[in-house]
Amino acid sequence: MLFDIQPDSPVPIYEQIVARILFAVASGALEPGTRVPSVRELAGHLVVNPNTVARAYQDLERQGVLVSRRGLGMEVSADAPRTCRTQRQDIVRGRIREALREAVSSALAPEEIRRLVDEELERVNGRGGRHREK
Amino acid sequence: MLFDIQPDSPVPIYEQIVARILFAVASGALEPGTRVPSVRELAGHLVVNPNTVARAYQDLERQGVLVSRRGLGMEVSADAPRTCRTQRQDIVRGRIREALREAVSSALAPEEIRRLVDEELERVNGRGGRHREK
Amino acid sequence: MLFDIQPDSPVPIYEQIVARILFAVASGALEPGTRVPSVRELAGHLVVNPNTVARAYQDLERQGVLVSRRGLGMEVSADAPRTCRTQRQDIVRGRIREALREAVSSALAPEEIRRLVDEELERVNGRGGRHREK
Amino acid sequence: MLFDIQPDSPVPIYEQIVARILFAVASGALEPGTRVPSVRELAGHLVVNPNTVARAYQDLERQGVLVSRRGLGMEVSADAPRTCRTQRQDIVRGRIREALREAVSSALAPEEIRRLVDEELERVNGRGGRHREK
DNA sequence: GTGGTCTAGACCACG
DNA sequence: GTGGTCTAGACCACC
Repeated sequence: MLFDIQPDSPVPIYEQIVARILFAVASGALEPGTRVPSVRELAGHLVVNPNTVARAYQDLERQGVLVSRRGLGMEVSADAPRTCRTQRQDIVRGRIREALREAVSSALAPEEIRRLVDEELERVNGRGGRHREK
Repeated sequence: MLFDIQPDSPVPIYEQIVARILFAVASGALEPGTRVPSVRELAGHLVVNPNTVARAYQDLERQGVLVSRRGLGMEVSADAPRTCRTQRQDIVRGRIREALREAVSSALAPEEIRRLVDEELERVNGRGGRHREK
Repeated sequence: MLFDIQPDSPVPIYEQIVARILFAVASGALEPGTRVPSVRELAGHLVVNPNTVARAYQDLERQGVLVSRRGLGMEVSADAPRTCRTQRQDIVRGRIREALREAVSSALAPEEIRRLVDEELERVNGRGGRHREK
Repeated sequence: MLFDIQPDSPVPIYEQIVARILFAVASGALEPGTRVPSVRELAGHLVVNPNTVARAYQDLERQGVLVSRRGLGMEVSADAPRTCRTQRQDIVRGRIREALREAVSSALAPEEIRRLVDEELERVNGRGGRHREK
């Protein structure tokens, strides 16, 4: 459960935290019943203000991903994995869709867009070529 | 030179305007020497605050895409097409890269990412699909 | 749209603000499209920290009651009345249910509970006796 | 003297314990001179932190409901029943008053409030309903 | 120890 | 002018 954030990113720190935990739950790295680091602990680790972490945790609680155990901290809720998996896919798909929509609106040729996508896919995904899945 | 903007999009209105003009130049729809609408005119057409259009024009002027002809408004600069074409590709590639980077950081399986990308590619642009060349 | 809050209540200030606005929308006092006071303005009026008002507004935005018009402030959303009316009833009913559940768990006689409820109903509701609705 | 508490309720666990014991005394289920379970015993039974039970007992001792018999634990005081009966009514009435006050402040129509109250009264305690005396 | 709320004051992006 | 984010530091209730 250790990760770090990019303080200079345009995306707010608390959203970065939300996404990290959401993804961790979706991937199974964080299981239901697991306690997340305390607000102060995580804030110390990330070198951010505790309020920022608290806000992220509150968001996750409102989404039903975390539940607060009074006086004991917060833990991953029972049905968080289901929620998070669908959310994760929605988020990722949404970003991809946005990027492609902009590509189309730029009047780039479809083949050109496809080329850019493929280049970036291979770049980000090592040898993950289309027909050579391990 | 007619387009519209989405006031409820997360991307700032002035950036939407910048991108639209930049793309129009890159695609050849706006040629060097062409005068762009006045700030007031475009603001009226888009139903946005004139300050917003002004800021977009400022940005474009700083980038060298527009040049102001004193007393006459602004027009597309001579070497705008070259600038805009490379910019366009950079912008589009950047957005795609970001989206894919997030996909990877979400711990989605590479095949799953590939699947999402393909779905969205076909969705946004049927003819460009790999498996359905018209 | 003027109201005040009770700083010494056990219920958090930002929740009081949320409830006030939610109730105002439910009752029709605040109609869709109406702009709510700016964060700073309301904070000044209530003599609380702007952050506190901002938090209330964010909650309302997340609930879909308010929508943010960039640079212009926040206004009541189109379908807020529907949302708020059902929410209002849920909230009020929930509180009543809780109170009565506790009454039952106290092993007070049912007639006694009924008596208490009637006393308080008339107290809070003037001459609003059961069979004498004006 | 067996009861259980709801760890996820908004009302603090120690208050739940206090109320339960207070109600038990008021209803005659716990008589003066009766020994209450030890802190550890009750904590074990309720699966809560012993500190929480201790705090509840402290509160009850301060109210004069329990008295500590040194070395023997705590027992119900001689005049606890009288105290508890009036307290019980005050507590219950207070909660009802609060709920109704909120209902009024929500600008719900008086008839509507009356309807909600009646529905919940019958729900929680069928025989006590005004229109359906068994 | 835990989270929850509030204040004060700062900086930023947007219109 | 608007809201959004972040920091710093305080106090509280609960376990």
